[in-house]
Amino acid sequence: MARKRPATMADIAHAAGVSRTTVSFVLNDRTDVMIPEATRDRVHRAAADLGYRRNAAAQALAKQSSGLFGLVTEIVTSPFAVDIIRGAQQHAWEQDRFLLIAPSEDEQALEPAAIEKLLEQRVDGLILAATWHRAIRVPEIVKDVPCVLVNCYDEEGVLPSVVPDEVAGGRRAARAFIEAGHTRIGHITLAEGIPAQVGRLAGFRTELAEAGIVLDDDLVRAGDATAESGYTEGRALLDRPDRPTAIFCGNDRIAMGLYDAAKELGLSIPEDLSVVGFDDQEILAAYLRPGLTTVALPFAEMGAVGVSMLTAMTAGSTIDDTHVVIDCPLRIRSSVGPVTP
Amino acid sequence: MARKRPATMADIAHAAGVSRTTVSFVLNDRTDVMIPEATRDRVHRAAADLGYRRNAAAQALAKQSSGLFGLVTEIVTSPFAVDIIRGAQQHAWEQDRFLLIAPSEDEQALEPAAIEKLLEQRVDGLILAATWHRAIRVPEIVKDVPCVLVNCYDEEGVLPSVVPDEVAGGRRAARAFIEAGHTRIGHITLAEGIPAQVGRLAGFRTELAEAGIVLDDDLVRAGDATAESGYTEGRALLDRPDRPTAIFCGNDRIAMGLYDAAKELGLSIPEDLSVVGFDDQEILAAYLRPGLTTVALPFAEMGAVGVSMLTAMTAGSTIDDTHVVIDCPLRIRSSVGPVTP
DNA sequence: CTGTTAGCGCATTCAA
DNA sequence: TTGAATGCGCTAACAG
Repeated sequence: MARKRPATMADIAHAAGVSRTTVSFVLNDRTDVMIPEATRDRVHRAAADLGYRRNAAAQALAKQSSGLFGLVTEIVTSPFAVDIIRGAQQHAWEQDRFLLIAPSEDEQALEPAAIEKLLEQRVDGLILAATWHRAIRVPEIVKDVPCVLVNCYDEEGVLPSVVPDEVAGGRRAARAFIEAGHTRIGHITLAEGIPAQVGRLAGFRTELAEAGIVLDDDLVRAGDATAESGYTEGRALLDRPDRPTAIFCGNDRIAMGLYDAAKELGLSIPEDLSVVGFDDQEILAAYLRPGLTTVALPFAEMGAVGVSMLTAMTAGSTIDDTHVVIDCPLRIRSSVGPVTP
Repeated sequence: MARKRPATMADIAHAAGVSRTTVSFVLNDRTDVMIPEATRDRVHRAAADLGYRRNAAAQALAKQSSGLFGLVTEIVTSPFAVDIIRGAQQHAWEQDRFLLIAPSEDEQALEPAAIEKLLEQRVDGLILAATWHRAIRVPEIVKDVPCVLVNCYDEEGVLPSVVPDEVAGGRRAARAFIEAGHTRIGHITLAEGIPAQVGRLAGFRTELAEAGIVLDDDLVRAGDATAESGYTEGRALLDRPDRPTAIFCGNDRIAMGLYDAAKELGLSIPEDLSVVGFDDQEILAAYLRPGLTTVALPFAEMGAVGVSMLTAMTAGSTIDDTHVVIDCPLRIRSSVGPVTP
């Protein structure tokens, strides 16, 4: 039978014949105060007997700290958000913290209203996470609490952030082609001007250049992050008499479209065409035939790192690296092969 | 500049020249007390001026209710968990509630320790969610709080639950084949004895029988929920001289393996072979070529319904349907075609 | 209609 | 070492 009124520390104190202070001390394992083993035992036993359970609300109120972190992200609209959540959640859990998730839908403002709700819950810190790398406008109210940006950044660069290393990722893609001996290389872009596109292409181009390969501008086609554009621009590239032997796609969905284009032309991957994608999108990249070699966007890791940074900040320790850049490893599968004459 | 000490209701009372009670009443929009418009305005204005923000911890303590729901699920290990989370989260948010997520890894016991932490947070209710439909052993402690089971059930049937209608799902799959004129039909199972397998096959078989078609036991092969088994058992089925013209797969991954088997034999889908899967697994089903017609497992909806039930329970209203069964709709894509002689 | 008062459960300062 | 007292911010009886 469940007790009508949950046991409190006062109840324990009464049962164990000590004061509430003592109970608080032993239950919180405070080492700065010496309490006889016997007393501790009595308290613990009484707590167990009464089925005592700490009241987080009371503790939060007294301590002025909830032990909660808030995470605002595009949970409903983006398949990538779940990975951020997973990483952050797991890390938070390991440090005995709960994560409060607030949905964001507005790409610009990240929902001040949602943040306000989080603040009402007195979260100890806030993570603002985007699902595509970009600059965001941070609402004024976040000034009231420690805050870190994940997969995004504020234009002023005042808030700590963790973002993927797009440039290094682009380099990795290039390296895969270089090592396979490709020189005639194409690229289908993601979108104009966004950090992901700019960074990836810059890294890609630089790495190629350092290997003595110049990326022919004619072989750079403007996609729009969809599979359709991958197909269309892929056809444009592959229909050329001097078609490239390798194509770097702005993301995995573009690569998927490119696969279709190649298949339609009777070109097989990787014999006739090598492909590298970006994102390592769950399921997609691994399940394409052949498996897509792609640069991973480590969302879970970014989420986890965000929590780490927040923990450090709330603990008062000063962060050394306030702008963390996360490595994007190459996931090697089967879509890159040696160039065949 | 952020105030050092956040404003409290007492501050507002002081500033507006009223009592704390009055402030509490107007800020909570209590309609059962009549307060002059003028007073309300003064209070609201003072609150705005002071940048007042409700303290959820204090409110929870005083009201003995946190406004939080707990969700324990296999967030780290299962790709399906995110859909439950998404559905539950979205629904909870709409009712001004936060969801506290606790990870579960133990398939049997659902982590009493995790539940204990949730209970310390004084969640108003608990959702225990599984990612594959099964019976679970519910820890004793959940007796202390309203609780609903999602995609699982307790053997005693005492706790409210929401589960998918596997049988009706199986019927839907059969119907798709029947309507396309198939009579020689195979099945690759998911696993022995689990509710999903039992229900799906029972529904499938029944629907066929009602159409005058008997499911040949020789064409029912034991898979194990993996793509590999889909390939292996698919080969076993398709290598027969009297191979089936349609195969119902226990899940989408099996269907994926079956696609490979068919491709290898030069059989094209749906011309030479019709396929129906189960799960409508994100990305996978839609991205297979051709798109996989499959029975959807509506995780998000189950999560949302779970929250609804919990809300009703915590509100004191008695639930009419304590064991909700969710419909599994057929997602029609391109893997089922008419039987070709 | 509004103010007074008394908790809610816990942490913590200060005495003893 | 332990206990008494106080405050955290808010809600809800109960008066006025």
